[in-house]
Amino acid sequence: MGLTERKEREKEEMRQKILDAARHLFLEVGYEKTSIRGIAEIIEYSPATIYLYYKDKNELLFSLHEEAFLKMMAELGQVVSIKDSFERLVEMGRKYIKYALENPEMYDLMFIMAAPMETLECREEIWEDGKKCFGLLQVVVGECIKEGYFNGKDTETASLTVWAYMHGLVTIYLKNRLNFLGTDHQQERMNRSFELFIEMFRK
Amino acid sequence: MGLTERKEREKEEMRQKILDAARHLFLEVGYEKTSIRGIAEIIEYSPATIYLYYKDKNELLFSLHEEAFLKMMAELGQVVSIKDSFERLVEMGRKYIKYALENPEMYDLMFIMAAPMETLECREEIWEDGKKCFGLLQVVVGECIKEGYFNGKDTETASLTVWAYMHGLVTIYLKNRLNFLGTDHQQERMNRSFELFIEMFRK
DNA sequence: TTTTTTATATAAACACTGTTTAGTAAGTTT
DNA sequence: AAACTTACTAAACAGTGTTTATATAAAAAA
Repeated sequence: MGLTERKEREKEEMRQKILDAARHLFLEVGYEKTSIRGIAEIIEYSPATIYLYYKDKNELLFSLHEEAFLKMMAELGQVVSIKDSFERLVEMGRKYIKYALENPEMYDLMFIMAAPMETLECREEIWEDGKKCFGLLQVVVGECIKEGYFNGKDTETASLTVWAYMHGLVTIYLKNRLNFLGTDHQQERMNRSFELFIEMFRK
Repeated sequence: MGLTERKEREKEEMRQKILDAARHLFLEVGYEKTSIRGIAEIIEYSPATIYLYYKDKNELLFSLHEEAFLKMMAELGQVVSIKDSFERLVEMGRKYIKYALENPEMYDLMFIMAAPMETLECREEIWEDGKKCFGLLQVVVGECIKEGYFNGKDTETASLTVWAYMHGLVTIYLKNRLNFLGTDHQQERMNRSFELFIEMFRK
């Protein structure tokens, strides 16, 4: 009869409506200032209604978490066209920095915030997004290793090392911890560091 | 007459009393769950009283920020006895990791949280602690450069590169983003990465 | 078609949060 | 003793995430 289907579709539409409002607010004012009441006002429903579609604020923002990883992977994936494997890795690093600086709130959600990790600690799927993203890095790093880079270390160790550096660099910047060197030319400072990092790892 | 002196001393004692309670709670339950009311209860005063000694929650926690940097510098400073400059840097890295893992809440306050940076944006002194700490790293890195490490790059760039890696490594771990590789042997994974990083930068 | 059941939405409340205001009580000075 | 100053707090304000009881609208069963 298609009735339950329509109901299902309407429910999904509502979930999407809530999510759109959440993303809008989240990108505008950040996690802290994104309130359930604020989301409710945008979609013109009562705050309590949101709890009929999402367990709590964490589950709601975890949906954004998933979106953010898909977007990042799409951007990092663009490097496949580059033939030289090390150059491909370097470009991936540049795209990583670009993504982080252009989507600071999402980056926070993906790699820094405790919120999405807390509530859903037990479930496996939470790590799925990050896993896939790290897998993307591992493929490229693995190819570099085959060509003699990274002193023949295993892929996981080499990938973690590259990621740790990239993550550290962008978070120091995003969390304003580079300000003590003066507020100007911070991105140049980052680029110089990035170049040195590449140099040290190049054969 | 020493009356104003006594008053001054009592005021300072009260500030310390508040700070002790704040640190206690902060280390126990983290920033978010450290409430003014909670602090007030410990010291057995009204919440409003705290505002007679500290402008707001940020200024209160900024005092901890300062403490944390002093403690970290004391621990990192222990490496002076090591003669070989590169080994001194390596040991500094190990001590950095150790500090971060043993004082996760303080590390968060120092390098990740937005709170202390927000309110006091204009004032110079905020950066003073971080500046000194980075200076400690710069001295050791500078000596390595003199001996031919870091491809002859400038001290600031090399120091930033080392810091970025160290910071990235510990935050990935502290923020539970290493969990997707399994919850076991995470510290071994970190150590393997650290060894690789050292290898790549060693002459 | 009428009644019963089920799904959906919300007003109001609960238990918190940081912070401000107005007022009290004790200590100090005149 | 009266005036002033300081230390303190009860109560309120404006928020927050979340739950509960209630009302309404839609669907199913009678």
